[in-house]
Amino acid sequence: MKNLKMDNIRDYLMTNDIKPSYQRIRIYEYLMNSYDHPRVDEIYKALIDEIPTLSKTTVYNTLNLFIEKGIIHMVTIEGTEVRYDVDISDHGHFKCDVCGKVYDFKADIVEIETNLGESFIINQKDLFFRGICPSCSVKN
Amino acid sequence: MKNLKMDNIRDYLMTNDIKPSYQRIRIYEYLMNSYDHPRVDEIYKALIDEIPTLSKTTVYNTLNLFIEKGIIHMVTIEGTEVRYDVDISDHGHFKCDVCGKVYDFKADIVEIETNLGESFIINQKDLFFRGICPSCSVKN
DNA sequence: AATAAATTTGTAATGATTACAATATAAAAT
DNA sequence: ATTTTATATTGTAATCATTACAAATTTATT
Ligand SMILES: [Mn+2]
Ligand SMILES: [Mn+2]
Ligand SMILES: [Zn+2]
Ligand SMILES: [Zn+2]
Repeated sequence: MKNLKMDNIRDYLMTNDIKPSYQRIRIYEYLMNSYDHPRVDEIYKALIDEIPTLSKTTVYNTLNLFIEKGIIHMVTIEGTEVRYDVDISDHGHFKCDVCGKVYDFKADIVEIETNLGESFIINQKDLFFRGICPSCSVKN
Repeated sequence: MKNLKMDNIRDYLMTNDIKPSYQRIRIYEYLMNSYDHPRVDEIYKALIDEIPTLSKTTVYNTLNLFIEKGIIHMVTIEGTEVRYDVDISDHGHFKCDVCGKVYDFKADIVEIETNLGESFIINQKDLFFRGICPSCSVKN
């Protein structure tokens, strides 16, 4: 998505106060190239072949570190399903109830008006839709 | 909230194709009187004193049944935290990062415009905000 | 009252996440 | 270059939430 190359990921992590270890670079790289908001297990399974020593704990540690430093977001649409998103720009998520795929969409989330007073300090806004995606509704 | 009494809960469950057992009535009643979007454990702990034989499995079964029949919603704000909401009208949720309390707020969720084409069938729209609530920001 | 159906319960199994100590790697100091 | 220190990774065990399942109980039907 951001079209960063290996060296640029290294710089990007460093500017965000993250030491660019090999594992961290590869995990960020994977997130960058995956449009489907992967779960921990998918990330682990995708990398274990090329990084045979990789531990699932490292994946968890790294993702939590990335979140803490603000370079990725956690995406929770339903139940206990936790996904990760390297795109931290303002956008919404749609999950198809049939195929389970998660789509990004544009929305003016900032513009949404509420009856929360000004005394509420809002740090994050998330918008989740669910339903049936085009390719699944065609099959039906 | 809806100010339903015991007998009315019984009717309400029946009109939604749910046999009104004692446990189901009490669980729905608890949800109705709790404004804080309780977790499974809170519901169980609140009722176990008055219903000593209550099983946590029954709480799970009942909540899943209620969701299936559409009389409650699951609220997932972050990570693995699953909460339940008896208010199925259109509204958003705000979670305070300090005290953890979940607030309801009004928002025109239906009106939110997106770039999802018309070929997406949208069944549910959820809006989650996070930040610091008034009473916690005062203390700071 | 007897039988069948539905609900509840308790326990075990599963799965995701975290805790923690040991090992390995990288950085700093001598 | 070697030693020391700090940081990161790994593997295993512990924890916690949820589900699966079969037995027991309750409710409905005959
Ligand atoms: Mn996204
Ligand atoms: Mn609510
Ligand atoms: Zn689909
Ligand atoms: Zn608060």
